[in-house]
Amino acid sequence: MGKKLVIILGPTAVGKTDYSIEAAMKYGSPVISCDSRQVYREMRIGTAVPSASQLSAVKHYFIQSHTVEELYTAGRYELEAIDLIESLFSQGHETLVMAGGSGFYIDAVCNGLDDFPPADLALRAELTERLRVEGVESLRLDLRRLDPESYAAIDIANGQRVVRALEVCLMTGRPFSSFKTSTRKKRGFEIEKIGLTRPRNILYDRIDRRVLQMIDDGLVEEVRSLRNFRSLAALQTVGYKEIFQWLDYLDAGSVPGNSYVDGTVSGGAGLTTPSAWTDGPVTTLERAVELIQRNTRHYAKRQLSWWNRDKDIRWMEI
RNA sequence: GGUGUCAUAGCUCAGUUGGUAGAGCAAAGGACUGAAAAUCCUUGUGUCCCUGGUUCGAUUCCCGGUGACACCA
Repeated sequence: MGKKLVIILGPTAVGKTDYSIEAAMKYGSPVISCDSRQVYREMRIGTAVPSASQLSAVKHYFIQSHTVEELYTAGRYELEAIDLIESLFSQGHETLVMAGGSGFYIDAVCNGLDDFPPADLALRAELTERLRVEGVESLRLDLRRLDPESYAAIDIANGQRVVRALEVCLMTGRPFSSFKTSTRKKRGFEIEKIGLTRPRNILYDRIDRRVLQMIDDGLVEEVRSLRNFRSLAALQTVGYKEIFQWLDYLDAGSVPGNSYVDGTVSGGAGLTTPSAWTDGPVTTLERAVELIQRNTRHYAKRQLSWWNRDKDIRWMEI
């Protein structure tokens, strides 16, 4: 019969892991994870990776499979996931289970990304630095000149978007918009999407409790061990950003006359983390926990907002 | 027990020289084509503690009550 990919999605902390393992066992499938942060092997506690016993119950792919030291992206995931899916189907699987919360990655698998060039990190760093010192205005003017169509279409207040569009224009000599054909790739298998939900207050309660559990499980130590990587994209993550700030505060506290507490120190080098600096100094672990809980709620909301427009998802309350 | 200060949005507070109110945070909604757990945009939320008085009109002024805090006993 036809090959089918069953995708289990839903907001963070809704309970995808348990559900997907059950489904995988039912179909005799492994779980193909679709999570932009659980792919990093150095990040275990803060990304709520499945437990050792869960991982041994069913074979998982894309869990702690890559390192934070290399940039992992949706484009790369599309290639690797499609490769894996095709190879598993050719080995005789009829139904495969994919599970995760990264909407952009799921769409990359279902529809495919257009043929945009991958990031040029040196150029991106240069543009990001320009964004930091000159502000969006300056980059916007460049974009208007090189690609009026994108200038009109993209969210012009979003520095990250403007940098990316400009990056593509500059590295290829072609407008960013010329790559966007919005063609849906035809996949050789059927796709079924199941969205897991819970009432908002219950979801938020689960988030709050899970964050406390992460602290008990040693999140602070995990984050401390990753301080050298803090400017990498992988570490721009809820649960890590906030604890970095707290650790910074503790360090600064031991230095008399430090500039951290009056907010004059800028974020980690390289990538931008503006929102992290609008909440004031993180002076206690308790405050860090509050911020992680809040930022995780915000994240869950963004996930739901992403999936709202996808009419193919069959939603079920668990 | 006495004196004083305060009581306004879910929270912290601003304000109305008397014409029923606004910031931040929380919250809600949205965008998204190789950073996506990222990044960005939008939006409200009210017995202005309760009784009575003065007034055309009181959340605002006055009397009394209740509660919180501070100081004095």
